[in-house]
Amino acid sequence: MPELPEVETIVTGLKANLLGRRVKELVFISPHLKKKQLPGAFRPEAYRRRKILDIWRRGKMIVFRFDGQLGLLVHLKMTGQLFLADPARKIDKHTHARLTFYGLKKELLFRDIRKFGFLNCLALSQIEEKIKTDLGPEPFEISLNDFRYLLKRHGQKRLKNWLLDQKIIAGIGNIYSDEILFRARLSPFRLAGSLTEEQAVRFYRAARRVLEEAIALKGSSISDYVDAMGEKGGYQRRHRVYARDGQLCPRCHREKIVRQKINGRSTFYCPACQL
DNA sequence: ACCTTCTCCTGACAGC
DNA sequence: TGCTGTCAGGAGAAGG
Repeated sequence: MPELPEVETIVTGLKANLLGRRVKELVFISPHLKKKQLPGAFRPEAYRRRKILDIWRRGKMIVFRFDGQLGLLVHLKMTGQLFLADPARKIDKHTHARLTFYGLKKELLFRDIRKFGFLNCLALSQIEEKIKTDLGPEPFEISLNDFRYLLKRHGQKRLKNWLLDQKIIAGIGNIYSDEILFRARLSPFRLAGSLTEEQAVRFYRAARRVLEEAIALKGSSISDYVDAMGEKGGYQRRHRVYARDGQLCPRCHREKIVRQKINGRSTFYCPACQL
């Protein structure tokens, strides 16, 4: 579900409510979360009385920093949700973890229908190491020059796969890759190394603009996504190609939006104006 | 290095 | 109503 704009929105909400809070208790409700812990993981009890000093996003991951160099790494994958709920809310079978705090009525719930997501209890140093090996630069931090370098370096990859590869650029998923390529007027099948200078600049700017606009509208809610307060986003109303196959291209009006699998992922594009 | 396919898991929806 | 197949925002593994 959540790509960069959705995770960014969640983190903004979490920070507003949780910075400086001290943990009462972290509870794993479902046993599968325990199985996903990495070697060297802390037990949930280690989080008692720890204070949240910072929360941030890296790619599609959420990182919590507690005192004592303790960290928490969360990935929501397809259907994960991390939101503050009233304690009176019933815990359904898809709710897998709960975090409670001193002096806060709401509790933080981790819910995930498909159970692809994880919540890893690690030292902050372990999290930083994992991020360093698993993720490429952030779309908002990379320079145009570095962006161009990465296009050449992975020049044999199709643009669609290039955007989806978290080791090249972190945070972009299936929705935003299609929206970015549409905005940049580039075909998802183009090889990354084949872009002209002008196209590379357009591509770089399109990525930033699409992600910025999506953040401004608090992300896209297709089915499961909600922010930290349990609210839906609004960017799905602005999607120009994603899930719009069969509709006339909103830009050139010459062809219908086509849906085609690339790398096992449905890809939507206009065959007339994305070249 | 890159591609495709399969895999983890649950639920929604289309077609019969 | 109920079956079967397909699809879904992610991403790692395996094989070509």
